[in-house]
Amino acid sequence: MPQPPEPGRRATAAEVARLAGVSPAVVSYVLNGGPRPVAPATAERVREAVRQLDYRPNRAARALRVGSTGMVGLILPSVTNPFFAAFSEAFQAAAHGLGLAVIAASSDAVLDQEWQLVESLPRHGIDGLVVATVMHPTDSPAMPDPGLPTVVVNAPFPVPGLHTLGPDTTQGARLAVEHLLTVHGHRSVALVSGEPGAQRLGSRELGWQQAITAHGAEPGPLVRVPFDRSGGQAAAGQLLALPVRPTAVFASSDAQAFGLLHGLRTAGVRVPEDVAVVGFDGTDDGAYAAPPLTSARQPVTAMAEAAIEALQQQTASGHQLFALDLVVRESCGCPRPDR
Amino acid sequence: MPQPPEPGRRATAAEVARLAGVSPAVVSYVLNGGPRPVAPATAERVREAVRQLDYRPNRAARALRVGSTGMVGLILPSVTNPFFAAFSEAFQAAAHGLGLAVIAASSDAVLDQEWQLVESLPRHGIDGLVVATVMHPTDSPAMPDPGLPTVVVNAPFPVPGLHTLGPDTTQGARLAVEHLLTVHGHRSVALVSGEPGAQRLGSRELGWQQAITAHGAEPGPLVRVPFDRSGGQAAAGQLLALPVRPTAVFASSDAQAFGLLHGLRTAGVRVPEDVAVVGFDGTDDGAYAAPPLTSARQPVTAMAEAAIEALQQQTASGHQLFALDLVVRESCGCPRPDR
DNA sequence: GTGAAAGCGCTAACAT
DNA sequence: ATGTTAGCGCTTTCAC
Repeated sequence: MPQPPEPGRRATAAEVARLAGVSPAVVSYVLNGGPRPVAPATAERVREAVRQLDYRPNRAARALRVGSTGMVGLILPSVTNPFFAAFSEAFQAAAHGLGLAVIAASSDAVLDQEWQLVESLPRHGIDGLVVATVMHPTDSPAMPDPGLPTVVVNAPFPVPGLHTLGPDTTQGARLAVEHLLTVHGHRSVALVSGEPGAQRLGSRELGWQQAITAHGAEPGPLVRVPFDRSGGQAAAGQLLALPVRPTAVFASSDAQAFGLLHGLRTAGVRVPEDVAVVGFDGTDDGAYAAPPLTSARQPVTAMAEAAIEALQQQTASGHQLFALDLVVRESCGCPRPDR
Repeated sequence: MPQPPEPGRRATAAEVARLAGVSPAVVSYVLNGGPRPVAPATAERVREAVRQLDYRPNRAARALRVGSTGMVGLILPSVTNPFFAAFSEAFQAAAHGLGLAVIAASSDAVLDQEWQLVESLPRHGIDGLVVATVMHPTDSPAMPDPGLPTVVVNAPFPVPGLHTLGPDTTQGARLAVEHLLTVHGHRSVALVSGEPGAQRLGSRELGWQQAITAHGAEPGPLVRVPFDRSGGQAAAGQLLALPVRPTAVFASSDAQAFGLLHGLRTAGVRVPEDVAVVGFDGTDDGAYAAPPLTSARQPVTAMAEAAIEALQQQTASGHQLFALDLVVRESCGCPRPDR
């Protein structure tokens, strides 16, 4: 087993060079495949010395010299939300494929914490920053390091000066609501929205409204609750307390839908018989819900890949929207597929 | 708004020094609170210059000089598993509280990938590494950087030369199974285990067996499936195909329990009436399962905190076990709590 | 209380 | 094809 001469201390490139009988420059050339050619025999001697000393380049030194660290930052509201968990996995995979490490941090869905992270992560010398913001259109955006490639995901609206990218929430919401209207014949659908403080209609709300009007249906009640499961559970309570209960409801996130399903079930309301529900995110978790959740699915992998790509291209700004498709399961009233 | 003279370029300590009319050394003294005292007036001038130039220290340079980066690595099987998601959150919070950033990576529950990460993460110059291993007792442990503080979580068995820490799985399993036996009077309980290739009994299996024998009950069937939801779903199929179906089953992880619940429900088997189930992890997700999942709960926060602590103390090796408690919900047959 | 200066380990001109 | 060398930006000992 390869061992550094002095245990506990890492070997340096200079030591490798000495052992291989070459200059430090050559060691660098070999390890980085350039910028100058090296004779095959020499290269092999170097590699052997590397093995012998168990040499690992010091990234800090490299970063200092070269100005880039090979690390990207990722700020998510909470990895406890199945959608963000999936995004995190997809992003890591994509980053990893490019040899990038990811520094991850949770904002807890609190804007202040998000700001603080946007401020602090870059101090670690990352090459780029991806943030799934919890910003509402009315909030002022956290300003990232100028000169640091930054992309905001989950942003249905463009932010000036930043590359933004996210699901086409309006289209996704429309898709979900239309399914309820057209294939299941509901005359009205309630909306569980995720923007407690909002004044105007958010983009999911817009899609909901578009579908409703396009099909000559009635808008159902609209409740605004947090984006997580407990929010959905609260929504169930509110909806059930209404004088006339909705027959169908669209939830703005799968997490909300799970809470909603739970609240409904606890109250003895049957889904989809008494009320149909459709979610938004299309997470795999939905397959295990009771009943399995029909949901508008975000193209997680494509979005994650687009995010790192945008980082690399240094594309100062831009706005990319991703279309959703509907994953049809049973909570909408569709029959269980045969097997 | 503070702005560096040349946009796009970060100010350096030297520039701050010049603007403040001091030497770079003093800038360092002020920013790091030492090691030498600085006159209050001077310190204020420096801080003002920092503000004016929007100066942020270059971590890479600092790391190179000081030998530590303020970053720790975290390797988890998959953040898609609710337990690991919770652990990730707790760990981030703990690390953040100490001013540490965390580089996170997923091993996908594949040992080879775990090894690869154990190999690659340290190249980014982390100060410590925490890995939730997917290792079985028979596997040879991935050898982390010698000299890099490393703690293995989720390891019920000690690994020589490493600090390990994890749930007392035997106790937890015993707790869960005993509940089924004593409060619900089952005469036998099946076990859904998470070690497909295992030859001998794992530690959860040991706890299961202990509870069974301690109470003069019969061991039920034992099925070995992956630790995730699809594994649990597969287990449902296997259990249901048995000539005599179990009346109670203990699943080794909440994720498995969710899959199990789903499989059972799909097959028209009622929980807890036809079969009772108890999980292991005690995640919050369990509260939203149908029915709400009774589960042995790991003290996630305590474990996460212990993990960074162990990292810092450079405690070369040791082994810490954490006791679980039972979070009683409905899947075991207990009544829904009044509200 | 403050300044000068020597590196930390690496890379990439530039020389040979 | 290989060697010499000058820094990258920061911290800290040592002098003043």
